[in-house]
Amino acid sequence: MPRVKQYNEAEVIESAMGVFWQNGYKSTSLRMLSKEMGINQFSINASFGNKQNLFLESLKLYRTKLQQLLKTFEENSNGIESIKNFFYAFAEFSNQNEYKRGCLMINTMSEFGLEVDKEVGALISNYAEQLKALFKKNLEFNTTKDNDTIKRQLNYLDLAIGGLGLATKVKDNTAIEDYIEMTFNNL
Amino acid sequence: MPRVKQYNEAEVIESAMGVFWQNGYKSTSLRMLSKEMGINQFSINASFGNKQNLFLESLKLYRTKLQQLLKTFEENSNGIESIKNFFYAFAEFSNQNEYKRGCLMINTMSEFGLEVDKEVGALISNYAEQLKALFKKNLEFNTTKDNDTIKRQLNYLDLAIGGLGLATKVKDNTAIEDYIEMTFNNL
DNA sequence: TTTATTTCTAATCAATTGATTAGTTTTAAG
DNA sequence: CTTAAAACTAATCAATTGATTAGAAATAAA
Repeated sequence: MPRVKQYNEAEVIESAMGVFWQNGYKSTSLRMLSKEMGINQFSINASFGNKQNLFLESLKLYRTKLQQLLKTFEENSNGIESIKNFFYAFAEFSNQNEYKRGCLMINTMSEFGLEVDKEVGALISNYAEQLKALFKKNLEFNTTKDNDTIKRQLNYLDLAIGGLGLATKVKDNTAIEDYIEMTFNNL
Repeated sequence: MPRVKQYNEAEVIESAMGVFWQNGYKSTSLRMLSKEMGINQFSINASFGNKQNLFLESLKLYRTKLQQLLKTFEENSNGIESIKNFFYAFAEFSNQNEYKRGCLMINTMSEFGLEVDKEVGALISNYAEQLKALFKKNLEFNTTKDNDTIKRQLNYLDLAIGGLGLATKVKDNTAIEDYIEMTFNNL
């Protein structure tokens, strides 16, 4: 009996993700979202509840996209060079757009710091842990390093990928390439 | 004949800088500023014009503080180890507060990306160039490297200090120390 | 066709924003 | 003292925010 939805939720979330990616959470208004998603504020509320939850759903979608990079990374885990390949893939993914939007995850970390919403923080932490596990696996590939070395190199890679995410928002491709190359001179 | 100001502009700017540092530009309201600065919105307007200009003045103050780190860096420029010392000093400066506020410059870069206000962008660029010049001086100290190596190492350090600024907002001190140590294993 | 149910449109809500104003108080020169 | 100029207080402005509402439109089951 009911009237049927005239939009696809997966499609409009894709649009919302793009707006948040480009502008951040606070600078994105529901009216901007409404316009870009092609539905009005009532429909946003009906499908996603509120702005915060729409942001969370956008982050989830973003994560599924990053998950594809992680999948490739996992399937091609042959040591340091594989980590480096992931760094390049990550940089390319962050640069896919005509605009310099950086990485939505890193942008969100920077915007909220430690005072991030609980669910958002959990999503980011979960992703970060998954990534670190892959770093660890590849750091240990075909070599024997003591635990302290592994731990230090893990922290190094963890902070380096964060720096790379920030860099894709404000630096040019040459600087980014130099950075990645130099980063892996160490390992 | 006129009534005299009941506040010191240098002091209230110090307060304003702290609020912007902790919350970013957009999340800081004039009412928050008014409260922390101890003067009302009219006085903010009288002394600084508007929010944007108060932010610019706060950034200028922040820069004068960083300038002291640069001075020490410049006076102690004996090669790679001096760069490393600056990294530690920078991390310590960013961590001086009970809160994790990161670096106001890096925070601002992340908040606005390439669409930053012209004057704010010029201030940040100017600082970045000054810092890079010191990096270069120390990279070249007592060694002969080809121009391409210098250029790559400069980009590496430039992005690494950005990553460090981000890290001081969200990572613990151990991770930061590991990061700095590992960064300089390369050079 | 009828009808119950859901979606959609467009307007509006209170709260907050940056900014400004009218009116009062203070101050130092004359 | 008197007084002109500046600073102060407190209120208010229009614009924007996230969120909600009332009523119209659409749809599929009966």
